[in-house]
Amino acid sequence: MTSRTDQKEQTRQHILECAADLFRTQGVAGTSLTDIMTEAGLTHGGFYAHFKNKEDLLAHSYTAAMDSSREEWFEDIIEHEPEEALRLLINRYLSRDHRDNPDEGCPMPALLGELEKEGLCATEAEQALRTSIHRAKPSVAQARHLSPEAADAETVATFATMVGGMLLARSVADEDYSNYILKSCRAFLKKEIR
Amino acid sequence: MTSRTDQKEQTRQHILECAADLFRTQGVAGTSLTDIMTEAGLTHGGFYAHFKNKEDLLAHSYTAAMDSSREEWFEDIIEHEPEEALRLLINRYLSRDHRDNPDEGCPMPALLGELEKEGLCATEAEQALRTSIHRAKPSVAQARHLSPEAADAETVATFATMVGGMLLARSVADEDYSNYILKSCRAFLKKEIR
DNA sequence: CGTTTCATATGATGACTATCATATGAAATC
DNA sequence: GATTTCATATGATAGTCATCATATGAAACG
Repeated sequence: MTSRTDQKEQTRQHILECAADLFRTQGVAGTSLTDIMTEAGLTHGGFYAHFKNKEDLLAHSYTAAMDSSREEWFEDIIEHEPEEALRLLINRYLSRDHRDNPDEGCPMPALLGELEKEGLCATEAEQALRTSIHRAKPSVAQARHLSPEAADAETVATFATMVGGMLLARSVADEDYSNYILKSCRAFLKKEIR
Repeated sequence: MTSRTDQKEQTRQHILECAADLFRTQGVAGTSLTDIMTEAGLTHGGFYAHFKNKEDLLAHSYTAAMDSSREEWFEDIIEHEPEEALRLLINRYLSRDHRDNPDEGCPMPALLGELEKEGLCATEAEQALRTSIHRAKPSVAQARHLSPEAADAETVATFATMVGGMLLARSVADEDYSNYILKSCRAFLKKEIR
């Protein structure tokens, strides 16, 4: 019985990952359940053995994507000194590579716009954001020599700039201008503009 | 013949406005052409007398919304001294009022996420962004005593923070936390964190 | 005042999609 | 090895939507 249960759990995780990828690339409304199941190498009918409905899948896949994404971002960053850690985070988040690969990138710029309509996953989105901010806060506090409260506010605003910068960079047709947007936001966050 | 032509142009503008409102509130995919025409007090069939298709409507309504939105933001702001003008822009953009009324607010946080999928309106989005940045730049340059190039980069990043901050504030379930996000971004942009 | 024009309305059509009922076939259990 | 279980597949249904063909009725025009 274990093997079959394991198999099902594995399939569930696989669906979750495929969904997160497709949602980030094509949008939630632009991705059908059939798209997702096909991408997972399955057929559409089996979907409801794993999830209650599309919204249920969305909530789980958003959280899962935020978790694994956060894991990646902070995995090796924590090893560095605070100043370097913050610099690395900013450079990587606002990179061309991140811009060009939304399917494996941060879910926030890719999905928040759609989630907020109709209050979809508002609780999941909030919890995931809070966790990410909590994770980045120590580096910000030390790198900038800030009190805990000030560091929290600064971290929130830093995230806003990174998410907004990525959104703008992705929405622009001209690649040079898109690169310029990324560069400007990096310089701004690294306080290099004067 | 004039009266009828005028009438049609007026109807077209009205459809454009209704579409922009609904797109910003419910999203592009979440709004049907019937929704829009009904909101405009018309029936669905007449739509194609005014626009080629939904994408055509989207492009026009996004640009129109950006234009009128920009007009509102900068209308009375320009009258003030640069420092005060910038402060006003930040306070108004990152306000609860703006957060709670996306239908008459800036189209960027509301729509860019959906537009970037499939490269919809990438050219229109870029042009509108460039125009807005160009409009805000003088205030930033003077308020911050920056060279033209530095002012441009600073303006781009300021927009990123405002757009990202609004996106985050709107995506969060708890109103207190949402308020806190807005407040943090305002303080950050006004360089009040230390 | 009759005729034409055309802005808008009515009424299809075909495609797509979420969801559900039921079938199948391989693994697990006896 | 026969039977049961259940993960996944097949097939159906109902609803929605973009798009288009055609109708209507009022204003413009002669």
